Amino acid sequence: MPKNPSATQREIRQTRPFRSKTQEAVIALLRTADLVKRHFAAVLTPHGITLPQYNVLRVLRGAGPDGLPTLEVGQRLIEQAPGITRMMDRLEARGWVRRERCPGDRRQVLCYLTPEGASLLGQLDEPIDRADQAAFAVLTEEQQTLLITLLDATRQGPHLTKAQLD
Amino acid sequence: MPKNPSATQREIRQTRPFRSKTQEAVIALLRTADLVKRHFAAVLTPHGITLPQYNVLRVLRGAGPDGLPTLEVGQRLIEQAPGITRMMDRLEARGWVRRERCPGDRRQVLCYLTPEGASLLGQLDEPIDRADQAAFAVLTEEQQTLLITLLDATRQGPHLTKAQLD
DNA sequence: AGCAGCTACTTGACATGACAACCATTGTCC
DNA sequence: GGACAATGGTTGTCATGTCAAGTAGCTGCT
Repeated sequence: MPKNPSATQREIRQTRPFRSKTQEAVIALLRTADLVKRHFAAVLTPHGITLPQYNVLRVLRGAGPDGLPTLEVGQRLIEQAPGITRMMDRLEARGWVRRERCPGDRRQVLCYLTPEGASLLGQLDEPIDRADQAAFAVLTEEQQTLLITLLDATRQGPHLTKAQLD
Repeated sequence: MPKNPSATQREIRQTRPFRSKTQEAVIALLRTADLVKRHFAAVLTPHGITLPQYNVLRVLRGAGPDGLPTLEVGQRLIEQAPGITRMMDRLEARGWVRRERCPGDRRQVLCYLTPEGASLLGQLDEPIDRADQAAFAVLTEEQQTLLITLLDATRQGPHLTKAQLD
C-alpha cells in the first residue's frame, strides 16, 4: 500500500512530524473514531436521538421483554452509572423507555423498551446499517478484518501499569 | 470467568453475533478509542489537567511565542468555537494561558502559552510519550504502520464525500 | 460616508461523561 | 435479631461538545 506521508499530519496542520509512530497511531485512532461518531450523529439527529441514547435503546431491544436493570445497561455500554440514570430519565420522558422497580429486589429498577422505542429503532435499522457500511466502504472485507484484529489486540494489550503512570 | 472467546464481542456481552463485519469494525474502533482516551486521562488527571486541555496547550506550544487566535486553536483540534472559548477561560484561570486582544484585528483574541503552561507541558512530555508507547505496545512497528494506513484510509473514505466535494 | 455582510468570538441551553457523596435495600455474620 | 458492609441507584458538581443566537469589529460596495 502506498504510504501517504501526511494524511493525518496535514489535517492537524502540524509543522513538525510526529514524535513517534505510536503517537501518530494514537492521533489517527482518536480522530477516526471522532469522525465516525459524527457520521452516526448526522444520521440520528434528524430522528431526534443521540448516539448514546440510540445505543441504550439497542441494548434494551437486545434484552427483550424481561427488561434490564439500569446498571446492567450501563455495563454493556461501558458507561458510568450516573450518566445512565439521567439518560434513562430523558428516554422515559420521550416515551421510548419504561421503568419499573423490580419486585424481587427493590433496589433495582428494570428498564424496558416501549413499543414506541421499538418502532423508532425499526426506522433506524436501515439508515444505521448503511452508515456502518459507508464508514468503512473504502476498506475491503479483508482489510476490515485486519483492522478489527489490530484494534482488538490494542484493547487487550498491556496498556499502563501504575508504575508507568508518572 | 472464562478467558478467551471473541474479544470485542464478549466485552459487550452481546448474545447475537455482529450483523456485519463493518458493524464489528465500528464497534471495535469506538471502543478502542474510548479505552485509549481513558488511559491518557489517567496519566493527566493527577496533574490536574484533562485530555482536551492538554491538547490545547500542545497546540499553543506548537504555535510558539506569536500565539494563536482562539478559533485557529479550535480548527487544529477539530473542535467547535464555543468549547474552545470556555476551555480557554479555564486554562487562563489556571495560569497556563494568557489571552490578549489582537491589536491589528480587534475581533481576534490571541492565545499564548505562559511559562507555567510550558513548564506543565514539559513535565508531561515523558509520561505522555510512555502512554503513547504503552497504548500500542502489543503491536509491532509494522502493525502500527498498517493500522495507521487503514485508519487514514477510513477517514479519507466516502463518508466525507459531501465535505470534500467543494 | 454609510450600510450590508462577513468574521471572530461569546453566551445560553442542553446532552454526555466522570467523580464523589448519599439513600434505600439486601446480605452477612455474630 | 441487629450492627454493618455491600449493592443498586440517584443527585450534585464540573468539564466537554454542539447548536442557536447575539455582539463587536472589519471589509467591500456604492
